Amino acid sequence: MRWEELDREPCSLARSLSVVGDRWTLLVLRECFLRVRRFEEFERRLGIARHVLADRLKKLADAGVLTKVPYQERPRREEYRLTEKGLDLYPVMLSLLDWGDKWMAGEDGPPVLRRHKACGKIVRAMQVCSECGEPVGARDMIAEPAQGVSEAALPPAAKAEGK
Amino acid sequence: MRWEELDREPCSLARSLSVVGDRWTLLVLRECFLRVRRFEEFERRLGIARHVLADRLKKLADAGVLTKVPYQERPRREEYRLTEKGLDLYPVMLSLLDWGDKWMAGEDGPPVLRRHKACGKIVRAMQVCSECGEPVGARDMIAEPAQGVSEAALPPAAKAEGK
DNA sequence: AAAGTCAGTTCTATTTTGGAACTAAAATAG
DNA sequence: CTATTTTAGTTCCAAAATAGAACTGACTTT
Repeated sequence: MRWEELDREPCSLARSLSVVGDRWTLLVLRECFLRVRRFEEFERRLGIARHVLADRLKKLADAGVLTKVPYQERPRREEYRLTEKGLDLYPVMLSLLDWGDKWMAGEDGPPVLRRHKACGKIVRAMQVCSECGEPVGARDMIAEPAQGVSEAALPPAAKAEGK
Repeated sequence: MRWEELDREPCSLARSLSVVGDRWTLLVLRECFLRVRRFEEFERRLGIARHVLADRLKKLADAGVLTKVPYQERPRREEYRLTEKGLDLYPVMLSLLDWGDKWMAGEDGPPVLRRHKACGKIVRAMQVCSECGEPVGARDMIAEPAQGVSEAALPPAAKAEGK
């Protein structure tokens, strides 16, 4: 499989990865969630090569995850902001964050914690079923090809369970 | 920033990405969650170059996400299975899946749906606060350096908010 | 007029990936 | 006993992606 074909796979995971699945993109998006918006600031904070940054920002804008918003004319300057599609990636960031907190922290524990504004406590995120509210884990789901999607049309990767 | 230094950043997102943040790893793990365990089957289903697959499996095993379990002697053959650490990546998979369902599906809608065994409905996952159970979104959290972690020790990337 | 700022682009060297062929250790077929 | 097959890799080369540094263009500030 080629990287460029990934967005056409009948698998939502593969399609998501075609946008955020490379080495730098999620780190760029981390900065976006931290309200970083300008080229120079991305570069300074991430230590990313400039042309790689330019490429990633362009791809994220093309994908509709970021928009370029002009913040001054003459010279025209634009900054990058998360769209609704981009903001919707928050659960992805948060689940990676929680996993890192739990499994990659070492002796000192996680370097940064999150406090929930509403309840005031240090928290992690929990995933629950959108319908019944019960916590969901790896073996609580069954995959089902959508209507109109024949089993045969799915690649081996998608046949067995729901991706 | 170099890729190899990523696991030492004081940021749980960066540390998670040092394990799962490359082109192929999450697709390999998708297969693991689909109960694929053997080298040949990973290769066949993913169409990944064999030495890249060998490298990813080794790195995942070194990271403690997969274990090699012998399934026969003479010739000794081993298969790869998710550890607890690996199974804990399910929320990451699920949040990417849900995002892909919502934003990358196109006209036909998502190719595969998930039914919650417990309640029998087609569902997506929702993230809620582990303490108060309220849904949490991008702007509901405040980051806080952990005790003993001085602001100054955090790189710019981690100072502003909790990653 | 000279220097600075911002958002890139261009260049070369190094890494990573894709694709195909090759290897090892045994099992099975004839 | 020899030949073929199976599984799990390794090796090799060409193509693509990345790191690091320098360069460009359109202004602004001193």
